[in-house]
Parts: sequence; C-alpha cells; structure tokens
Amino acid sequence: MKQAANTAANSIPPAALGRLTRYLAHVQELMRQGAEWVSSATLARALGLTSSTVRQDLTHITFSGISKRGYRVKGLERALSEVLGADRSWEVVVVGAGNLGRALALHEDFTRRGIHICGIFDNDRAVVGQRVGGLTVGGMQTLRRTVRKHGAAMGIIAVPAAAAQEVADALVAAGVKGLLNLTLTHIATPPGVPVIDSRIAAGLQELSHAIRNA
Amino acid sequence: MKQAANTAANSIPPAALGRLTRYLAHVQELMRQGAEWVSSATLARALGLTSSTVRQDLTHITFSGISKRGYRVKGLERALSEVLGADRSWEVVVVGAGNLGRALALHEDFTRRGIHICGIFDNDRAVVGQRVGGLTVGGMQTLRRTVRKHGAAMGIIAVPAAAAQEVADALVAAGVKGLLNLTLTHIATPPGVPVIDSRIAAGLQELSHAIRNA
DNA sequence: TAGATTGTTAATCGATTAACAATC
DNA sequence: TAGATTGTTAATCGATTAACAATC
Repeated sequence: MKQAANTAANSIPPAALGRLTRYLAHVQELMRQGAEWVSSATLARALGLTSSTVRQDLTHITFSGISKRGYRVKGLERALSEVLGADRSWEVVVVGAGNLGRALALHEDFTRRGIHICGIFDNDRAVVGQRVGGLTVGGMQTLRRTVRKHGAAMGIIAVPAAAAQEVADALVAAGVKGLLNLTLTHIATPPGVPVIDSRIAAGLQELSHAIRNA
Repeated sequence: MKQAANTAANSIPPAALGRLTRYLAHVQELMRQGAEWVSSATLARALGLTSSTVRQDLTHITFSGISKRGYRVKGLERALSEVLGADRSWEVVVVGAGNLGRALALHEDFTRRGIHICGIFDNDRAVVGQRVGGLTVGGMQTLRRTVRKHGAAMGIIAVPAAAAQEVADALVAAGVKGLLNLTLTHIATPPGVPVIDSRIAAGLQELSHAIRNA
C-alpha cells in the first residue's frame, strides 16, 4: 500500500516550500504564454536552480510528471496553487496605516492573488477614520470585531518596530492564525501561529554586505 | 600567526548573514534600553534561537565576547553595523512609483537606517513629474544619470511582475551593484550583482500553507 | 577562588546535488 | 524502438546543535 503523500504528518521542508512559491509564479507566467509542458531542466534554468532540486521539490506536492514530456503546466499550476492556498481567497487585516500599511492595503498584486484586505487599523487618532481605498482606518479596539466578522486568517504588521510585538499579541488575541511581519523586530507568538518576516530592511542590509565584500 | 578573520575569501555563510541583521536590530534596542552586556543565551532567547547558533554566528564578525560577562552591547552593535553596512549611508533608487514604490520612498525606517532614496522612476507618463516627498518621479531615461550622480549602489524593483526583469536590466546597466526585488518574479543578473527577494507576496502564500496544514 | 560564559570541536541533522534505473 | 525525462536513491555539502575545555 502506498503512503498518502503530503499529509500534515509529512509536511513540506521549509527550504522547498520557499521555492514552491517561485515555481507557482513562473508556471502561471508559462500558462499566460500558452505553454503546455515544462521540464524540470527548463524550470531550473528559469529560476536559477538545478533540475535535481526542482524534481525533489515537486515530490512534495500531489502531482506527477510524465517521463519524456515533463510536467503538464496546467496541472502543475493547479497543484501548486492548492498547496500554497492560492486556489481560494484569504481575508487579511493590516495593522499600521502609515505609508507601507496603506500601500499594502491598496496593492493590486494581492487582489489578483486572492488576498483580500478586509480591514486596516491604527492607534493614532489622527489617522483613524481616514479612507484607504474602499476601507476606513479603524481604531485598535475594533480589530477583534473585524477579524471575527470576516474570518481573517492573517495579519500584516506594518507599524514601527517598537510597537510590533504588542500589535502581534493583539492580532493573535483577535484570532488571526498567522502573521506577516514587515518590521526588523523578532516577533514571538504562541505555538502554532506562524510568523513570516518580509525582510525588506534586512534585505537591504544583506545587500550592503554583499556589495561591500564584492 | 592567526588568520585574518572575515576577509572576502572567508565570507559569511548566507544562513548566518540572515541572522546578523536580527542581532543588530535587537542589540540596537538593547542599547536604547541602556544595557551594557548581553550573553549568547539572552540573545538566543530573545530571537528564538539556540545560544550555540548565536555564538557560531558571531565568530563571523571581528568582535569577541568575554568569558563570564558575555558581549559588550556597544562593541557588538558597532561590529554588526560595520559588517552590514549600517555604519554609513547608502544611496538607493526606486523603480516603480505605484503605491508600494512611493511608500518605500517615504519610509522613515529607511532614513533612520542610513538608506537614502535619491530617486524614484516610472515609465508611465501620467506619473512622471509627480512629487513623492522631496523627490520628483523621473522617466526611465533619466535613471542612469541619477544613479551616476548620486553613486547609488542599490535599486529597488517595485513594478508589476511583467516588467521586473526589464527594470532589473536597466538598473544594472545604470550602474547599481545590487537589487532588492519586491515582485514574485525571479530576477536574473550578471555574476557579481546580488539580488534579494523581499518575499511579501511569497510570504503570504507560505503562511496560507502553514495555516491550512496547522 | 569558583562559577559562568565564551570559542571551538565534533556530532547530528537537513538540504542539495549527482547518478541512474524506470518509463512513456 | 530509441531517446528523453521523470522519480528515487545515494553521496555530498552546509547548517545546527551538543559538549566541553579555556578563561576571565
């Protein structure tokens, strides 16, 4: 009897998961171009990987290639979408209505990817009540209500670093299941609540190092 | 004779480099709080790591702790700043004057970290000429001139995915030495030009996966 | 001094790559 | 069929953790 692939028990290694998002983006582009098949070697070349890595990574999704042909683009796209939650839409709240928070609330790339921002919040009285696209900035005391009402699963932390942990706590208390952290601060959460760091500022620092030591 | 630490030849492993930015952020916070000393165990607890990892990572910078005391906060901050280029300022250009590009151009957290945005560019006629804080959005044909004039070392790609590679090529041609990519697209560059992906959209997809499989 | 904490070595663990039999 | 490409196994490489002697 074969083992069921990809259950909670045998989950995807972090390194592979990070690449699946890149495969999905590229395969969606291939689909727009009308490609029907793609090989591990072609994918690898396009993304700066080895074909071996690509094949290994794709063993973690419930989809198989075909010897001699490669992977059917449409099926691959569907399988990757499913595993990355891109096959449905997600309700997301943003905390922090500064430049970055407002930009994300308006980001069209999110809309296209099924990310629906259902609320934006700030603790600054001067900002609460302002319009951001179709939304009105709410006070922090209204966060929980919005999260419950829309079933928001994710929260984006777009506040100054000093307030980041406090906002994370409020988001978790309000009921979100995962956090995207835009600050440079480390965020602690209860077990089972994943945090992903966006690494914008950190990325520039890593670049500084790489450039200086080039 | 001891070997010189940390020359171009024995550069910092990527995994460690990624954590150095987190140490720096935390150590700067400790400095604001007036702490004089910090141990590997304390740092580890604050950042969700093991003390072993912290000590290993810190062997890559030219700074030593002291048995029984730990690391002097001030010296550690200085050493980390130096290796991450946070001890000087960097000129950076942004391409793409949409919501996200404008938000980054105005991002105060950058200013505080020595990131100076010296230009913002777009190929949309309707946007060129608009003011963004103290800057005016320039056309793409003016990119090279600005990069040269300010000695901009980094470029931020904040355009739609479809234009990302083209913009990357233009930035490299204009003379920047490293790129921060805000899109989900893989960016190819000539050898020696590092690219760092900010993974905002990718991060949300990884979260989707983690939440669904929780 | 005694005890705490570093720096370092060795062991473990995980990720990547190479190689190749299976196969369409 | 012959050839190309997958899926998988084994080998290599790198990252993390454990352990402990050195030391302030």
